[in-house]
Amino acid sequence: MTDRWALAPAEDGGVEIAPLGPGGVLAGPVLRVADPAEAVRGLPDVTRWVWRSTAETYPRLLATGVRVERCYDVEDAETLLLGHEGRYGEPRSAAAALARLRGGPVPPDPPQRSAEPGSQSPLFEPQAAHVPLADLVEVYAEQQRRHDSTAHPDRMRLLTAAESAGMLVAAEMNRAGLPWSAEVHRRVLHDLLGERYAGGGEPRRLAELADEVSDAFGRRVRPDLPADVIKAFAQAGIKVKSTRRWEIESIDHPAVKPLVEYKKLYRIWVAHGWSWLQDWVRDGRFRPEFLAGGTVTGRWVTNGGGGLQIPKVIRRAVVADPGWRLVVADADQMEPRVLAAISRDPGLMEVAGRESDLYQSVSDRAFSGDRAQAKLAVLGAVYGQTSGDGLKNLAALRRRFPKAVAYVDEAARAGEEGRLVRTWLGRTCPPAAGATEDTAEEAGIPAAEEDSDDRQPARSEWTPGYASTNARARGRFARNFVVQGSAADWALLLLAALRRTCAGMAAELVFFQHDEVIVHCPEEEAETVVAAIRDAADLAGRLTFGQTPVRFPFTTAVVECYADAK
DNA sequence: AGTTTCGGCGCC
DNA sequence: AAAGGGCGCCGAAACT
Repeated sequence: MTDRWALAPAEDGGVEIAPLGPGGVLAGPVLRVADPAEAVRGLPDVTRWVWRSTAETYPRLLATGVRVERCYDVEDAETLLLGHEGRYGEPRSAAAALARLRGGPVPPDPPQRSAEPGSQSPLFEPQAAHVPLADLVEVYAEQQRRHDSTAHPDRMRLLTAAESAGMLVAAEMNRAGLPWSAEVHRRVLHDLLGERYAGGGEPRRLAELADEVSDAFGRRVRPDLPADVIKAFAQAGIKVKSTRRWEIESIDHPAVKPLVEYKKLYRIWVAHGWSWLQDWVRDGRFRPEFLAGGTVTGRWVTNGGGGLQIPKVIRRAVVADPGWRLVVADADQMEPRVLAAISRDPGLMEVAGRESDLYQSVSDRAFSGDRAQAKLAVLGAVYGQTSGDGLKNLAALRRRFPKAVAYVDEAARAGEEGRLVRTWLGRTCPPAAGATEDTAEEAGIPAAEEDSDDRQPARSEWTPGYASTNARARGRFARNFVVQGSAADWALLLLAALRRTCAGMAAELVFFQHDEVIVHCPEEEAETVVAAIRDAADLAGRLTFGQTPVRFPFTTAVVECYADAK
């Protein structure tokens, strides 16, 4: 009996399981059982289940009330390992990995499933090629060896384990759902937008604002059509090349105020209005379908419902069940703290070793107390700001925190030159040169092309606001990647630790947004959860970055309504 | 008629 | 004041 077992569907609809030994190879006979829940229930001492895909397997376990302690997601690990090996874009399915191992033709990955309101997953899962358990184990064992060939095997093993844990968390969050009051949501919509008119047209407030805009221009103008608005401004003698808010807000014209207000409310109406409520909220829960590691940087995405873009005003509708609370926890200045941890800059580590406001400390040291300037400088360094006050501020930052700035500068240089860039744990941002242009662009990576000022963008530019060369864009991307991605590494460890604590309680993780987590729990568990978050943050910091003075404090709030946090 | 891209803005 | 990273979503516009 070992504590690590593999699980794979059998061709006839049953399930095969088998114990694994050192090196990840089979350590006993392959057993057949009727369904995965039975298998897991029957082996309570197993601490890690190795399977092809968490998204495929785990929801069915959860549906029968079965949770697992840990898992290893072979296809997710394959993606991370391929990335680390500079083979980003190669098919990542277990079937493809097996084919590469055996030297056969490599099948392409099945197409991505599209979002469908209210769909409860596995029904729509694209049919992946069946991989028998013995073959899956072969892939797994080979992956264990591939970990050893990475730059930092321990970190890479931590990364694949952490992301597998993240996938368990995501599946559990998807099952739990975010407590959502449709009644409060409707009240907020009515307060902001007014009555709805029959026929599904604009609500009252939007219609009024559209009238105000039209009156100001002296003719009928549709405020939701940028082309129409640009033309209307032109006729009023004002040249504007877009209708972005920061551009039109500075214009002195009576249409500006109602126009800006219209755009704000229009956004709420179309993205989080009545039809969103209809589509995405069922039985008092919003289920945004979290997908761990959905982006190249490792940040999560949600598949449908705009789950990570809930507008502040709409958060009023997130309400705990009676007698329960929401523990809302927000990491304080996560990105600069991560930069301190990965760059080992002595000054920044010292500042990040305190729990107090990091931007204030930075500004005390380098910006004579101007916190806003300090924050701008730090974010400018992380994002690769190219103009404005950012450059001046960057110089001050560089003087005080040279290693920190050098770290992101080096990442940017590597990106520009098409070299590999990795997060602290080893998630790899592919150089476009390592893949074909098509696959790179599909993956959201700017294609490797020589700089040339007279070159026109081929078609759709990788980022909006084409303003510099592709190499520079790749540099900014890589610069940000090491920080944002390492922060995502850390966040996975945080979630895994927090999940373990919550496992013994009624508390459930219900929301996660980059550096913010919400736990839904009975009131009497709230203080325990608050402490658990603090402990999890400490543990995640130690596990992820090793010995470091950097602290990762959270601001936590115990509330009945999300909008009341912070 | 169906699919892809664009513009704009929500979140971090 | 201005424009640098990552996403998803929507309707309209631009295509096949």
